[in-house]
This record gives sequence, C-alpha cells and structure tokens, in this order.
Amino acid sequence: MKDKRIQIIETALGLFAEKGFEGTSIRDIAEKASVNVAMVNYYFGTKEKLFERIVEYKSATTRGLLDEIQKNESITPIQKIEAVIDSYIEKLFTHRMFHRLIQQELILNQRESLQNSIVNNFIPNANIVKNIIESGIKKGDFKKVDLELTIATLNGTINQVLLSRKFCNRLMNKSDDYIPYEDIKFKKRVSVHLKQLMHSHLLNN
Amino acid sequence: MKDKRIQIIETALGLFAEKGFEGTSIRDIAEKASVNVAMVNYYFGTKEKLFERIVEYKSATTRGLLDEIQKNESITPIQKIEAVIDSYIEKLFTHRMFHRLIQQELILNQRESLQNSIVNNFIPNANIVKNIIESGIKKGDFKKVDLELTIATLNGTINQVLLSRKFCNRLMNKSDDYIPYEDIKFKKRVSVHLKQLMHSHLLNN
DNA sequence: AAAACTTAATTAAACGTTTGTTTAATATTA
DNA sequence: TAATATTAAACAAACGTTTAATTAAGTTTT
Repeated sequence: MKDKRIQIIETALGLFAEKGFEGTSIRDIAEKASVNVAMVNYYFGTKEKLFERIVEYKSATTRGLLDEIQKNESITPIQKIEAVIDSYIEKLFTHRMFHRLIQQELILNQRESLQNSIVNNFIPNANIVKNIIESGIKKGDFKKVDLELTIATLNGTINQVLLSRKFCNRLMNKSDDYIPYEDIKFKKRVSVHLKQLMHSHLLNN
Repeated sequence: MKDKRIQIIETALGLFAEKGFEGTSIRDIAEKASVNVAMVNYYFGTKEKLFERIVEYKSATTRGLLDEIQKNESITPIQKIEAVIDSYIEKLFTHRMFHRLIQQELILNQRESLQNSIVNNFIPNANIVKNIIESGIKKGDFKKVDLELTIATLNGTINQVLLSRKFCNRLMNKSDDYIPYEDIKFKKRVSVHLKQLMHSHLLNN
C-alpha cells in the first residue's frame, strides 16, 4: 500500500501545524498514523526530509488559479481584486493546516533552505496581485497606493484570523470551541470586509 | 548579582523568538548567556516556568498608553486611530522579539495556560480600539465597518511585515541582509500606509 | 574587627528520558 | 526467488533536570 506514505504525510502535516516541527516527535507521528516508528525513516529518510516532502506534496495540490484572474480581460481591475480575495480566502481556509505550517516556518529562522523555497513560492502570487493593482492605477481606476503594503494588508488580515483560533474567537465573542474556519458565514464575513476595505482603499472617488 | 536572571531572560527571549520554544535547549540559553546550565533551573525551576517569567517580565515593560489615547477628548476619532496606529507600530517594532514569541505561542496549541494569559492581555487593547471606532460611528464620522475584522486588519498588516524578514525583504525588493525593523523610513512607510488605509476605510465621504 | 555561622550562588557531573535514526530479523508481495 | 515492507529492539546523542560539592556573600557572635 503506497497509501501509507500519504497517511504519514497527512498525519505529520496535522501534528506539525498544531505542535510545531520540533514539538512533534517521529513517535507521535507514527502512533497517530498507526505505523511503526521505523516506517517514517524508511520512507522519508529523516524527519527534515519528511517536512520537505510535505511542502512538496501540498504545494503541488495548492497551485493557484491567480494567473487566470490576471489574464482575464473581460473584467475590471477591482473585479480582479475581488476575485483574488475570494480565491485567497478559499485556498487558505481550505488548506489552513498547511498554511499554519508555512507561516510557522516563515517566523522561525531554522531550516533556511525551506524558507527560501517557501518565499519563492509566495513571491509570484504577490507579483500577480501587484500587477493587477499597478494596471488599475495606470487605467486611472485606482489611487496610487503602497503596492507592497497593500499586499501585506491582504495577506495579514487573513492570517490574523486564520492563525490563532483562540484569539479570533475571543475577538468575535464566540465560545472557545467554535471553529470559525468551517463556518461559511464567517468566510463570507471576511470576504465582505476585505472587499469593502479594498474598494475604499483602491478606488478613486 | 541579580543581573544574571535578567541576562538569562533576555537571552532566552532572543533564542525562543528566533528558534522557537522547543527548538531552543537550556544548554543553548546557558551557553549564550555565559552561565552554567544548572543556573537556569536554579533560578526558574523549569524551562516552561522560564517562558512564563519572560512573558511576565516583558508584559510589565510593554504596558500600553492606549487608555490615554481613548480618553483624550480634545482629538477626533480619526486622530485617535492615527495615534493608535503610531503607538502600535512603535511598540511592536521596538519589542519585536517579544512579539514574535507571542505570535508563535498563539499559533501553536501547546501550553494552553500561556495562550490564555496572552489572549487576555490582548483583548483589552483590542476593545479600546473597538470603542474608538464605535464612538466614531456614533458621531457620524465613521462608516459602519466590521469592527473586529478592522482590528484584525490593523494587527495583521503589522504582523505580516514584522514576522518574516525574508518575506518582507523579497516583497520590498531589498537584499536579504536588510533589517527593515531598524529603518525609520520603513516604520514611517508602514505608518503612512495604515493611516491612508484607515482614512478611506473609516471616514465618511 | 575577626571569627563563626548561615544563606545564596555557582559549578561539574550525573540522572533518567526522550529524541532521531539504524539494525537485523521477519513477513509480505511480485 | 528476489525485492520490498514491516517489525521490535537497540543505538548514540541530546534533552530537561537533579545532585552533591564548592565558593561567595551576608549576618551574627565574640
């Protein structure tokens, strides 16, 4: 069964995202995935290589449709931004465990090679958004905003609600066991907020 | 010398912020702080208690002046928001190592008691900002925006640039060894962006 | 002020666990 | 039969923590 490799990957992803890389032992992973401890090293060599494989595996399934949005000539810049927002929210909420993993790795200054590959995966996405805003400015639709920090605001807002459930719940006056990420209403709420925010931030008049 | 305790705290703060709690060993801390390994346990009991002491110690020195901004009746709501933005940026940039520590802890689901105390420290601050925006809405100065998500946007934008230097630098087309957090121009840039953003987001007309 | 005593600070070494990883034997599949 | 998968056991290294001995500092007694 080649499923066992994937079973290990999925289990490790969950544990890494929840407890961190150093906070998760191979024995934790093996037990939760119901495999022998040695299987992890047998399939992936080392713990660090397992981590890299997870990033590879998930990156492949997470590749974006942002290009299509950018190239679509039948919609206005602000409509493109709205499409980007919905695409972002959908992607990050759906793959939120992977996203947590990535964000943790970005904060930590360990495993530099991984940092680079993560950043290199992010930058093209950011550049697409950048281009959309730039062309909106050229067209006269958008104000001359700070491109990079506008992107930081988009990412940052979603991260803020996505990375700490407890903080998010307290802020929203929800009980601690509420899981906002599975609530369609909450996703919609974030979408509406970001669209309104970008409307007033970007649009002239 | 009671300085040694503080020396350990400061060193541990730096290492925890950089390498994470589980990624930092007591021997790492002791070596970098030039003290014997046993001193850490002698002073703080356990590694986890050391962590708690760091949070205590730093929380005390980081207590806010947000209350004063709120109570100041000689300035308008939007001026209050601007003051909050500058206060936030100043505080988080200055204590950015502590802030990294806190954010890491919020993402991870370990050490629940610490999570609670962190969240409980944050919520009052958030509520002050909430009150300012609410009173701005009542006065008719502000639009009826999503209160909680507006706060998430404020926090999230600053976090986004503060938590990953590499990502931040790539986004800004700076070299990898550039340290934006020590650059006054960069701080100013974030301030200007956030103020513009909140102006168009909050203000009527 | 010196000596005696008491507490606190500091050290090197050791403790028992847990860690990631490897081995060597066994079972399974092709 | 040959390659692959799986296992329990063992490995050395690193971990947080404790111990027991030594030094320094502070206090009390003479």
